[in-house]
Amino acid sequence: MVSMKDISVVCGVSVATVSKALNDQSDIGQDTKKRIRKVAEEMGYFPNTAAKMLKTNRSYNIGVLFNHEDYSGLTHDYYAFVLDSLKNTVEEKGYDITFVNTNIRRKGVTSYLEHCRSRGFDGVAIVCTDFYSPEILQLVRGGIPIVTLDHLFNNVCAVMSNNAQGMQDLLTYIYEKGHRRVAYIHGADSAVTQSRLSSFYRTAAQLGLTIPDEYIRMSPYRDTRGTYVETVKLLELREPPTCILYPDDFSAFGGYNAIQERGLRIPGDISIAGYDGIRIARHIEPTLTTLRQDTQELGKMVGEKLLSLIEHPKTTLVETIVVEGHVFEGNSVADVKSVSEDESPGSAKFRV
Amino acid sequence: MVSMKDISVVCGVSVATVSKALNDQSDIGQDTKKRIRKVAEEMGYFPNTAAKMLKTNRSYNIGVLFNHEDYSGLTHDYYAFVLDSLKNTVEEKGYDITFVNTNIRRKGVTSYLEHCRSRGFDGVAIVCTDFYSPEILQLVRGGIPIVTLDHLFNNVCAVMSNNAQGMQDLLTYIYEKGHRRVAYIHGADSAVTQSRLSSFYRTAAQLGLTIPDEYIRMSPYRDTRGTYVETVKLLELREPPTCILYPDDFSAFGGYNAIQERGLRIPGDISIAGYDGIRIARHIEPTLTTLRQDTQELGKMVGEKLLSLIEHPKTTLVETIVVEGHVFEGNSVADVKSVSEDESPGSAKFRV
DNA sequence: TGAAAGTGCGAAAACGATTAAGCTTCATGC
DNA sequence: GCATGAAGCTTAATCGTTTTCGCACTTTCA
Repeated sequence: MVSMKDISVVCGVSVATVSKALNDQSDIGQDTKKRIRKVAEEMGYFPNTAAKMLKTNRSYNIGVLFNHEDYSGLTHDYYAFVLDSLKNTVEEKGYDITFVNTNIRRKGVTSYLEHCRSRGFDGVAIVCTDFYSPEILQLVRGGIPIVTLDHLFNNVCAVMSNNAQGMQDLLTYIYEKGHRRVAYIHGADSAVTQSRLSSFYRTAAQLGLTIPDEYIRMSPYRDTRGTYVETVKLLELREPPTCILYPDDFSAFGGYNAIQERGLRIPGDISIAGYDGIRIARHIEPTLTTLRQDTQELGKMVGEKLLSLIEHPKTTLVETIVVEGHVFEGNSVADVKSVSEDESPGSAKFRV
Repeated sequence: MVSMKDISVVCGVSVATVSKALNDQSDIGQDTKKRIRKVAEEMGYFPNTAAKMLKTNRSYNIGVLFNHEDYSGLTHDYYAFVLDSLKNTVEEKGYDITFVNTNIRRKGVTSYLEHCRSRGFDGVAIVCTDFYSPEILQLVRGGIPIVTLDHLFNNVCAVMSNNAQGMQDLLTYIYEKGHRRVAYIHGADSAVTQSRLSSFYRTAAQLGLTIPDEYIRMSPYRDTRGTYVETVKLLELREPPTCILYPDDFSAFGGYNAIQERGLRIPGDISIAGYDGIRIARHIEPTLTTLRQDTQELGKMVGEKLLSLIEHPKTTLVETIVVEGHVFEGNSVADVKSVSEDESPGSAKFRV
């Protein structure tokens, strides 16, 4: 590896001068700079990140915390797309991305926070984890610039997908398609679930929909078995819904299976909608109507906020950035507007 | 940040002693070691990675090259699972993972190789990229320990999913189910495609199958539109196949759509099979019969080989590790064994 | 003309660790 | 009594940068 020292002897100047020339400091003459740069180029010089880090306390490296319990994490379309966008955003600005080690086996390092400090991350994006673990709290309070995704800590920047608005838009869309009996199989309890569910109730009330208790059911996220079972229960009700909302797109396929298995058609006999906007769901007929979260924007916002926090700590607002999703109109929600309101929409064709 | 120096003054010893005590060197007394360790613990000491790197030329950090053109990369089930497994494998051994920056904007750094050297990666896993780019070649020849996935370079360790065997197993399985007219829509040209396709031909010959030219078609990977079109063409043949193989699971859904749209049933009227074993395909009825690649093992092998290359460069064999997949038996391939051979299987129920 | 200001560069300390070599001290063997 | 060796610790150099301060020289301007 060629170092600044090597360049300095070739150019007949000091290493200090080389450093300044390469960093475009103002107290070096133009011609000297040119010469040094040229030689550096020719000799194939590139900076030693470790030395630079040691001296400047800047790593141009940001940590990403990505836990993957329950088949989530990297292999989840939502997080994968967010990470991809985040990666592109920060790389454009000269930063690299390192995973925060979640299987720590490095001597002397015993927590996320220590790992991050040890690696000298300039900032950390907490994308996907158990936000209630004490270790996360320690990390968040550790003094490193932090941005969280879809979770709110006091005094910490967060980027949130607008779940309340999203659910409102989705339900409103379905309502406008003429549906009046809408069931919602929601995911396991979490902040995200809370906001979607309460928005569902609120929006339903605003629209004048009455939602029987048995229309609200629970099934874990990304669990097709659970949604299958719950869908069957919904279909067997005396007054089944005309449209079912699922925890997410993936789990919606559990409902899809239950419905098809009974010889019912989507959306002819019953409508369904997901949440997320995963890619595959746009490629299977009937394409799934869903609330597509703007993963591109989410990742970009996490990255930009984090870099801003790193580069302008004083002037960067600690705030929550809300990113809107939008209804993706697939073929899974029938238009039943033509049916008169007292005759329950969709029910005519409905057979269990 | 508390440094070794801080510990040394508290303990009344030199920094050298602290370093050796913490690194468990043999020339430090047991009681001194104990005392130093205790103080280090109490003071919340953790090592400064940059300083350590600078001195030792070891980063305990491995680079992962992950290009994501064409919606591939991170957001592809196959690569995401491999990466996940790789991550777990190396983290267990105390290594971290950093993405090789593919949108380089760091001053002085102009190529993958320079980026890797600048960051001091102990090794690099090339998982997903355009293997024919000159920059990759430069990286591969750059002297850093390298392991590639699904691509062979001379004198470079590689981990390969056994595409030839996989295709043979899959086609044999289909044959044993009684199918004699099997079409294959293969992916765009690549090493992987080559080996699958030639294995398809070879296996067909061994089984005594005659494959008409019009049964072999091309459609890009992960492109449902292309497979849709090709599937339609196959269905419209005078003698349509009884089973269609697709480039991959994702694109198989294009065929799925074409088939369902024509009112045909899978597998009642026609059978299909994918390749990869993506998760969602196991959750949609009819579940897709496919060759499931062992992403867990692939990632693990890449990690283990790379670490071995790093830690025992002299004694580690430069080799190609082949990882077997296995047929995942879904519901998309019909058993047509009962049908006599001269009466073309499946054709009885076939209507276009 | 001489002081002040500006320009261009170098010396040296520092960042936090590792490690070869050297120095004491003490027990051992002959 | 003395070389020998081991044990335990220190000294000091080093990794490749950055950055403060200072020095020498030139220009400007009263």
